[in-house]
Amino acid sequence: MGKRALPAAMIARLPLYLRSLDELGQRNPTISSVRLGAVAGVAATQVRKDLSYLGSYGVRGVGYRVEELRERLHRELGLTRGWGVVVVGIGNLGTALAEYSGLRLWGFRVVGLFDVDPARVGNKVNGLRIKHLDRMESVVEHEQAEIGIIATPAAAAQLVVDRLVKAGVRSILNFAPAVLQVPRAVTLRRVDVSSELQILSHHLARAAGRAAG
Amino acid sequence: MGKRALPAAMIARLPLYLRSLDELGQRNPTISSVRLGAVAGVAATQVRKDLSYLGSYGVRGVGYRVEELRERLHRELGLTRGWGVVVVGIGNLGTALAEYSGLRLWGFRVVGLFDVDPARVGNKVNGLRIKHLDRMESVVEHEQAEIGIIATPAAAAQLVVDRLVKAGVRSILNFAPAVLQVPRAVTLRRVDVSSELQILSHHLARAAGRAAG
DNA sequence: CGTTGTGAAGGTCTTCACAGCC
DNA sequence: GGCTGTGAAGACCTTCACAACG
Repeated sequence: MGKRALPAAMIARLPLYLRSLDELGQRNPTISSVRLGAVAGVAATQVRKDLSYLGSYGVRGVGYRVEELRERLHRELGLTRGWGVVVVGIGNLGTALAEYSGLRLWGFRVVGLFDVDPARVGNKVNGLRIKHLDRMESVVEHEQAEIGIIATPAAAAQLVVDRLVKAGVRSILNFAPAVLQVPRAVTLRRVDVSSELQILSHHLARAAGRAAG
Repeated sequence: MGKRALPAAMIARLPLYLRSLDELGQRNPTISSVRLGAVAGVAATQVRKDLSYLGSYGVRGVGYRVEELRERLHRELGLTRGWGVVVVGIGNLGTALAEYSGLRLWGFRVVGLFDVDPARVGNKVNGLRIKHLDRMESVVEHEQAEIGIIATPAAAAQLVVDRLVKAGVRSILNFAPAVLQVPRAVTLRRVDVSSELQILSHHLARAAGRAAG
């Protein structure tokens, strides 16, 4: 019978809770919503509502059992699966991502690095050789990669996405400053540095305007 | 006579509209909400509502005049001010950000790069010498930097933020996987790669679960 | 007694439907 | 006729208030 869909905003907070548990370490076997919220930067009632969607994992008068909660969050976020990740575009950004220790920490396997620049192809990053983009499809298939990270220039991004999708990748994280199209069955998320800076700029301008009268 | 506050969600879309106008170039002097929405990946009625907050810049039966709209978006986003930006933590990510051409394109001035690693201090990135973090405060003051970008490890992030704020920076973009505290007058935004990947992982796990029954 | 879990209220954001205008 | 601008409706998200319970 249909599980009701989980709110997207709540899913986006689960990684914060998980990270907070890790930061707090093993000192206490339980944690209250107030404390978890303080560390995660989320209101305590929000924490409780979010966790209640995962089922009743708290104990009234006591709090949440840390180990149980950690496990539940891992499961909900699918971190037990060891998803395969490929990175396309190995400039400074792609290199930073390929070397990002968080990937391994959360159980992701980086199984392919791709570029089209002959000066980069063949180099090793984090123990993995950069391959030409032409070999992307065969690696995705062979290594069962499910996640693709786009760190190419904007002009190349849509082409790369189309190829990733065709090769079987079903989740894509886009760092290129471009709006990309994907089929409905594919999840696309965007990290848009340019937009973020412009939003900061807007706030600065507003504050300045307010101060000036 | 207070200006009503603009919806945050709408502000976050303005950079997309601006980018879309640039992508479309000078071919047409006007653009309809349908077309702009298609390029920006936003519903046409959403485009109209968003732009209506900026005042009546459209012409019924015709569309929006591209040049006028571009200028209005620039103004609202404060891109005419040439804000000074400093980057702290010049690893691969910090280097990528320091070299990001989008910064100059939108009128930001990168005025300082800082690190604590002696192996990095003194090196040049994008024509700018990396300085030791100790000199951050004096550069922020001297160059009037208003925006700080954190690309340090998580453990150092709160310390760096505190120093940036004390030095006078009022907008901060945090790439470190940490929840940071700032005074209310400071705008803090977060780019959280680790969370994004975990959200993608969740969607993969859900899809797999659904397929399996 | 302290803390969770949750219906209800309140707020924000998006979509709809259509009036208004060129 | 075609397109913008906008009040109203609807969806989504957060906060509140308090019942439930170990």
